[in-house]
This record gives sequence, structure tokens and C-alpha cells, in this order.
Amino acid sequence: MRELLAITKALSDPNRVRILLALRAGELCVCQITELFGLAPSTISKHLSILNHAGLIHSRKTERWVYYRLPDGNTPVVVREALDWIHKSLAKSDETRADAKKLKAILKTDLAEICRRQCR
Amino acid sequence: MRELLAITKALSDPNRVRILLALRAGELCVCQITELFGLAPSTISKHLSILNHAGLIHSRKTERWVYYRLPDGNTPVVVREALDWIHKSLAKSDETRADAKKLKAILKTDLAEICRRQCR
DNA sequence: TTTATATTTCGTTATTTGACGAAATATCTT
DNA sequence: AAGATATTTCGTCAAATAACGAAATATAAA
Repeated sequence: MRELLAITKALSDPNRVRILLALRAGELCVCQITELFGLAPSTISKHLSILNHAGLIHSRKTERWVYYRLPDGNTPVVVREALDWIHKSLAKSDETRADAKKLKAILKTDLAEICRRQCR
Repeated sequence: MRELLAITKALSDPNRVRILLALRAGELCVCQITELFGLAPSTISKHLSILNHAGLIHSRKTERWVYYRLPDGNTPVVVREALDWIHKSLAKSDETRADAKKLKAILKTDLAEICRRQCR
């Protein structure tokens, strides 16, 4: 029950659901996600921590950046099914499409340039 | 997104998840659920309202009682998959078994008798 | 070693949520 | 019609949550 509730609570915030959908495009670092949603870096970091704690995303630290991605390979069934459910339910929504479009632009921009926008 | 969030929010409380699992035994009236969980009738009513609003349960009023049940037949895919996921994930947990056992005893007791315990 | 950059942690604030009991509503029984 | 019963609605309170900015941490660059 505890594991399942960690998942359902993680999924009960729209921004966290949007993050999961955005990550289908591949791993993203915190500042890219921050740029995508226009929230404070600390807010995004907290959301990522909650998703991570529920097992819905994994992280990888390299140099100055922390990249988050959807779990790959050996994922608990309960997690994989939750992710499948979310993606299946919202993949084609207008909001998801809009986020995907904006993300595409962000991915074209230099990473350091993106990050600098937040740190001032 | 709104529909999905109604579902994930409904699923992010342990008592509401337990209600969904209990309803696999068949429809239950509010006082039976109240008896099962030992919470105030108004609290249970609120939980049922949230589950109902998310489409996760349906209700049927007859005489003095309101019965709640899992949706049958034409249910939106997003709802059906959420229910399948919950049931599959927790059907065999200790907590679910304990609830099922207690529920069995409640179902053997006369309905009016159960209700009278709460209304005093 | 200092400075800049990227992320997280912490403290604060406003909002939401879960619980309760009292009152309102609706239905059944006298 | 009056009283009893079952459920819901409403108001209140305590706890949880989402947001932010400031400070802390960690790594890279100068």
C-alpha cells in the first residue's frame, strides 16, 4: 500500500504528470524541465524528488548536471503499469502536444544557455 | 488531464483505495463501509463522493440506503485501467485480506443492526 | 583557490485535504 | 403528521502540500 500511495500521490499533481510525459522524449536535466514549465528550480527539484522516490523516474549525475529519465529495464510492475496508464491516457492531449512542441525548441537550444537563464 | 487528476487524487488516500478493494465483494451501503473502517459517516460519505466524482464507483439509492459499487459495463478506459491497476497491485496484500475478512463478518450481520450502531 | 554554475535543502506562506460533529435532507415507520 | 433512520452538506480545525526565495552543496572554470 505504501508503494502504491507513493505512486498515486506523485501522480496527483499536474506538473508531475507533465514531467513524466515530457520525459518520453528522452532524459532531461533539471534546468531544461525548469525552462519548460516556468517554475522555480527548487520547485522542479522537489517534484523530481517526489517522482524519483515513487520510482517513476531515475536520475544520473554527470558533471554539473543531473539528468532525469523514465525508468528502463527492471522496473516493478506496479510502476511500469502506472506509467503506461498515464502515457496511454494523455499522450494525445492538447496539453501534452503543446509541452512537446515547447520542449523541442528547448532541446535545440544550447544547454548552458538554458541554464544561465535561471541562474541570475 | 482533469479527468486523470480526479482519478489520481481519488487514489491518493489509503482509505479510498481500501474502499475500492472492499467493493470487489459487491455493492455496499454507506453504513457498511463506515462500520468496516471505523470512521465517521460524514467522512466516509465524503470519500465516496470523491470516488464517485472520479467515476471510480457508481451509486444506487433504494429506500433509506445508498449503495455504492464498482462501475459495470460501459466505463471509460482510463477508469477501468486505473481500477485494474489498483486491484492487481493490492488484491493480495495483508491489509486487503484483513479488510475482506472483517467485511465478511459485517455482511453476515443484519443491515439495520449495523446502521443502528452509528446513529446514536 | 576563488568564482561561476547547477541542483538541492530549508524555512515560510497560502492553499488543499482529511477528520469530526452539528445541522440539513430524504426516506421509512408509526 | 410526527418521529426514527440513513446519508449528505457545512463549518471548523489540524495536518499535508505546492510554491517561492535564500542558503547550502557540489562541481566546473578561471
